[in-house]
Amino acid sequence: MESRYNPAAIEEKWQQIWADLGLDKTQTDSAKQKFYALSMFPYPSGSLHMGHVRNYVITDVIARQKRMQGYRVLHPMGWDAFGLPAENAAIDRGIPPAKWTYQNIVQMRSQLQRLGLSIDWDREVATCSPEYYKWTQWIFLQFLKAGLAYQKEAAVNWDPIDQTVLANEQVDSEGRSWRSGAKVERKLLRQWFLKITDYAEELLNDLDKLPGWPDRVKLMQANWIGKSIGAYLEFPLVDSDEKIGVYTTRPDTVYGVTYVVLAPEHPLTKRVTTPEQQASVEAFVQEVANQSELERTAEDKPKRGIPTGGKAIHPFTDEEIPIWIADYVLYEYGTGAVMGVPAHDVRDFKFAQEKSLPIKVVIVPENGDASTLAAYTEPGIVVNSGEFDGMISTNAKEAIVKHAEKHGFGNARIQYRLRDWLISRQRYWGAPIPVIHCPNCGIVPVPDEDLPVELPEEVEFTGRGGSPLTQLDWVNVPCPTCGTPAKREADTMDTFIDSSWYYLRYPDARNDQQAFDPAKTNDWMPVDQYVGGIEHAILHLLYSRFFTKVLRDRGLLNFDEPFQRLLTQGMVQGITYKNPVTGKYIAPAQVDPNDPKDPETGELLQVFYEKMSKSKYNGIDPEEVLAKYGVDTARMFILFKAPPEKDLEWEDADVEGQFRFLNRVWRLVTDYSNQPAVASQQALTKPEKELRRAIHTAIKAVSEDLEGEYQFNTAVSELMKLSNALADAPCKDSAIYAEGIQSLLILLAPFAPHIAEELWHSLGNTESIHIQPWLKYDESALVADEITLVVQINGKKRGDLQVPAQADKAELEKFARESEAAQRYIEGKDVKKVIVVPGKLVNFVVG
RNA sequence: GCGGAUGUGGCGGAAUUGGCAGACGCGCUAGAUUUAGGUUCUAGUUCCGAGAGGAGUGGAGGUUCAAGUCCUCUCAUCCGCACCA
Repeated sequence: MESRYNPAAIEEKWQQIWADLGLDKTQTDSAKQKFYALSMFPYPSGSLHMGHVRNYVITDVIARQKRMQGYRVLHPMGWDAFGLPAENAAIDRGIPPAKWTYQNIVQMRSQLQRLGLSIDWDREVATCSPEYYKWTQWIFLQFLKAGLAYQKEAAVNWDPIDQTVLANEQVDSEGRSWRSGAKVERKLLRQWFLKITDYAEELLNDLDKLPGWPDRVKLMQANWIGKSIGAYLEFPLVDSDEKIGVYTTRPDTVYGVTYVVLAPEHPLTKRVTTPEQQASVEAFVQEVANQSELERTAEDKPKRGIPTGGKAIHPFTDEEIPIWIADYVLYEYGTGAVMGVPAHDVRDFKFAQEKSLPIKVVIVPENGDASTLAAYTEPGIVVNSGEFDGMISTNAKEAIVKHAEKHGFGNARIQYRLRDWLISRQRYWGAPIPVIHCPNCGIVPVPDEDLPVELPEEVEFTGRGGSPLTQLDWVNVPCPTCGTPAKREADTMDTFIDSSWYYLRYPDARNDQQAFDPAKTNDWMPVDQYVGGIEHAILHLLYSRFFTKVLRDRGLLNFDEPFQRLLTQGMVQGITYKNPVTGKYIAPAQVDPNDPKDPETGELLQVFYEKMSKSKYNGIDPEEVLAKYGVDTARMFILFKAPPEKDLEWEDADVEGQFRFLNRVWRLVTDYSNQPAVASQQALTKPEKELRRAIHTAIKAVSEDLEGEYQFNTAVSELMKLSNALADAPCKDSAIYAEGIQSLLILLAPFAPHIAEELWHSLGNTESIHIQPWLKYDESALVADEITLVVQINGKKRGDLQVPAQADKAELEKFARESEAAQRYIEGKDVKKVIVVPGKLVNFVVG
């Protein structure tokens, strides 16, 4: 053993020994309580960044401590391996996507292993492997059988140069494709959808079953689902049997309707347009169709619309009202049509003003007067509304809906903002959608025994002309039902499908008969602690919840929610220098931190912390940090620097500080092991008692910090306090000191596993520290003989004194009253009141 | 616009139920040790003040013997959603 702490000499050594011992293998002893610790699996980009390190170190500490506490722990890892970057590598560099991806996986796996993570690599999954996506496809067919997967025409972002659909996030703020730079068009295409809307209500309600999730995430999901309670009302057309259905949350304002508006895409638009309006309506519809969703929903732009010339009948008043079309009405939401109530809706008000439509007030404030200067959207008294006049508007809602129901032109209705999930991708590197289009039988699912539908490997990538799959003979297959020549679906699935069920696979990752054995998955699930970035607050987490519920309803799972507790870790930020004039980012190496100036122009630079990225030159390569300090220091720094859910500012000086701390621990233990303890006496001396108290305080504090809220930063500070207490202890030859050294190492083990193991063995131990039982604190050791009693006068601290811990209230008051501090302030004054807080303070209230 | 979160030393951050504000670390100051060091050790470090003392948790009020913590108002920053009828 070396006399100096040299991480390079011990880290790889122990990683090898742990692997040989199989310490990280998942235990299956059913007598033990299970604990499933999971980090969101990474996309195999090929290089590990600090965000990954933070994510995986957090779950590793949890997994290691739970194992020491006697749980059987499942702590697996895998790869979210389908996706566009692999295809782009193929297009740009001619490397097949599979090859590129697997190369990256090999590289990233070894980088992860370098972090000393206690991961069971036997359960590794890669979503791009046929052994995995076979079951992704099987699950898709389960959705299809349940009637939850369907095709429909939808307006999507279409890149006319690359000939493919793009996700919203691949279109920039000017409506251009990120790849080709082409202006994205809206195009109606037949696409596959999953019916997530069927589960909207349960996805919303079950958020209440997740007390271990951050409120912020639950709120974001609730907003995304966007439940609203209102009414469906029908407005018959003047010269036809057809009706315009509208959805409104304000049925109480129905008498204020002065027009009806259709979305431009609404199928009734053509029907209601009069011949004289036809040309201008068609032009308007075309204009709106050419706008991207972004342009159309841009903030605060004037509302545009034109009259169709058609008229509808107000179902309550029988008045004729005009039918308009306008771009502020969204076809995707509600019925794609709204009733215009300018007096009581800010948007309708604005539109009516611009278009000079009548404004009819039907609700007035209880004590104020009716104003026509702005929309009045608050509750009030109903007026100008026939039989409903005089009602409180909130009560009128129900009465009006009842009236509509009774007369057959409306009913109460609940509406969600959530839309069905478009999963088709005209891309190669994803799981093929396992259906066959037969001219006779229509859509035929690929039979289970023919799964997986494998991606063909001999493919040329040009980046043009859409998915290469459509051009291969691969698409030509006989129909499984009737044998007629038919065509495979050439679209692949959104990669979010792959990641919506991977956590179900880990409990049974090598099963080649089923996606998972329900007994095993039900045993390990739900995930006890899930850790990942906030960017998945909606996407991945909502989809996974949806998948869990569907598979439960298919009889495959016996739980409602996949992730019991969720920790959303903050970003890792690097120091960033920016020239405020040129807008250029400057690499820190070129800047003097004490005098941050642009090396070229000499201008004073802005200095701030921002998420690490190549373009800002503010990234820190994990490999460099590990080479310089070792992984234990990196782990300690990351855990100590900030609470896990907050952003972390990377600061070299603080990394250095953690390195110093581990060095101090190293010296503390090596000095001790050179000078072994003598036998202990019966009664503890005062310093021994104090040290023992420090030890058990640390055990308690670290244990509590790892429970529930995961306050790793304060847990590490407790380790430092214990280390300081040991360094300062005057009783280094005592058995208590030996207990302290051992306790420090055991408590340190989940955080800095290598140094803890090395020092543990230097004390003569032969078993791994990582299979030692976690420590329990002794309540009696926490009790101090003496406490510091604070003396306050009128709530201000005026002094303190040592008093026996067991003193009662009367004694405490007596001690305090006799103290020098109290005497000085009380003398000659009238003590009106004395407050005694046992164990804490005595407060004299004087006049 | 709607919804949410956060404001504590030079910096990151601690503070059970209202009970010593600033734990722990970084940085800084002084001293010691070392062949040297960006090593290690010791002492100090919220601000004002020589001191006694005073002020102090974004700001202004309030409740209380006692407020970072509870209440009212307000300001700032960040995040999410955004014509959802």
